[in-house]
Amino acid sequence: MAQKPAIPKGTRDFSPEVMARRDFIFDTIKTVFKRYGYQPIETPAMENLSTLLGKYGDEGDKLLFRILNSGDFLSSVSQDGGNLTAEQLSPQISDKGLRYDLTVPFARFVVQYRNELSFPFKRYQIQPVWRADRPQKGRYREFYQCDVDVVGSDSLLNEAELVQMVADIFRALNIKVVVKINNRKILAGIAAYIGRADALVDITVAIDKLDKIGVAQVNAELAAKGIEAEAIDKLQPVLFMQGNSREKLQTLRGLLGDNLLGAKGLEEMTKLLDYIDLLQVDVATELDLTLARGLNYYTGAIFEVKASDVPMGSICGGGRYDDLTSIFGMPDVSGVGISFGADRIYDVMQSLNLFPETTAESTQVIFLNFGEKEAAYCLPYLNKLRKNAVNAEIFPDSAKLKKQMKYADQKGIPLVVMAGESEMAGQVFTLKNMQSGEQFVIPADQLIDKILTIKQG
RNA sequence: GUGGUUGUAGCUCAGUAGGUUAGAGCAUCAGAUUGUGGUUCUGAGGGUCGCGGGUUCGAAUCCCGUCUUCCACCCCA
Repeated sequence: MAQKPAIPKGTRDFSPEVMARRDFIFDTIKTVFKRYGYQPIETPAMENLSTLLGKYGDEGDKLLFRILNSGDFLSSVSQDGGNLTAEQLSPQISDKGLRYDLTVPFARFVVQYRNELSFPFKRYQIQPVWRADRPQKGRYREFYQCDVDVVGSDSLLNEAELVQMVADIFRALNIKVVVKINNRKILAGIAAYIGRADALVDITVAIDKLDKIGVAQVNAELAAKGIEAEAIDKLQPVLFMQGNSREKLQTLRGLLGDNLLGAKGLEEMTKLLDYIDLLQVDVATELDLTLARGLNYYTGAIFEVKASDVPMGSICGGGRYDDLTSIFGMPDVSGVGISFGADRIYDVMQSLNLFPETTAESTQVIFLNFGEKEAAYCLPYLNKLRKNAVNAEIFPDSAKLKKQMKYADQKGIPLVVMAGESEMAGQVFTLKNMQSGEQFVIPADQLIDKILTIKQG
């Protein structure tokens, strides 16, 4: 064979069967988003690199797909200095990149259209994002995020509402989940408490791995990052903290009470839990002090959702960001949002067999094609069916009946209508039920009604 | 980016002491059944064994490189 056609690493094609299931997920998510008053927007697949760079940390910058400038992109490269490194060359030949998430483009959008939006602005956005990561299970280079964000409101009611939407969506999808919640201010308070407020990132990254590598290794990593033994000792009560969310908060009050930021974080967390109780949100929530989340821009609450019954990275994550729009010149606008990973949700549902049978909504009736005249006899009825909201088609070629029947069978079409010479002569149709195999002769003028009756029954 | 793993027909996979023409199941197509699918039977098409180089009289099989797959790390949806 010649060379096989292929698609880039970490990308996928979606067949009609897969799309039916994907749409089921998207439709469920959209329905809930709308129910809470969020409106859709879309932004371009590519953004200026100046919009994207520096928003996700060094690691994120590395994972950005960059788009080569058009035309003779080498002509503007400065030749002095001889050989350039990739880092030096890249900004000279590329000024656009594929979006890495939907939150940063959204912040850009808000700043750009600030005068046309009324705040608080609640939007949702369902589009693919790209990361030049190395693919593995549940990790793709192109995948869909379903973001909901509200900007222009500090209220913790928004956080509570996000958790409520998480609960609604995963209940509708029949996935058991745990919502892990933490607060960056609490983490900052902990860092200050052990006397290393400056090392917040190193500390959070290390304790993020607690349940994966254990206390000993976490402590080793902290030491490797230059955290003093005394500070690590002080951290141990935090790492070993037991109890439910409320009890943990109580313990933390004793430890962090003096720290202004930490106390604020505890207060926010308490209020959020209160709201969640008042709204009677029906989902397992858990204050998880080891939850850090990498994206640099979070400043308050942070969320992560994991499926209870499947080992898989988080299927949903987000948090509050106070300064994201200020990077684009619009300070003092706080936002909070959460992102559903449609592809991972798909993988979870697939491995748990959670997709309903009926998701493949396709053709309901097909007319077989016996020839030119016979097809002409069928066409008016085909049209009437469609006018009556019945998904219907006619086989376009007068192929062998065996082939046409097989087509109907494989496409899962439940009703087949046949009209050959004898049916035409008698002004009737033969209607076949593909599930039972039964078939009846029906007067032509009753065909539509009969099919509509079957469809309802 | 680091370490490991994988690649044979459209799909799932057999096939090593290197040795004639590389196999099976499923799928496809044709026929049995020229107005009837899902079961059955018969037959057919389809592979430069991921790609490139090397060792050898001879390579799907051994060596090197490269791409791809999957996994772990990093990070993350």
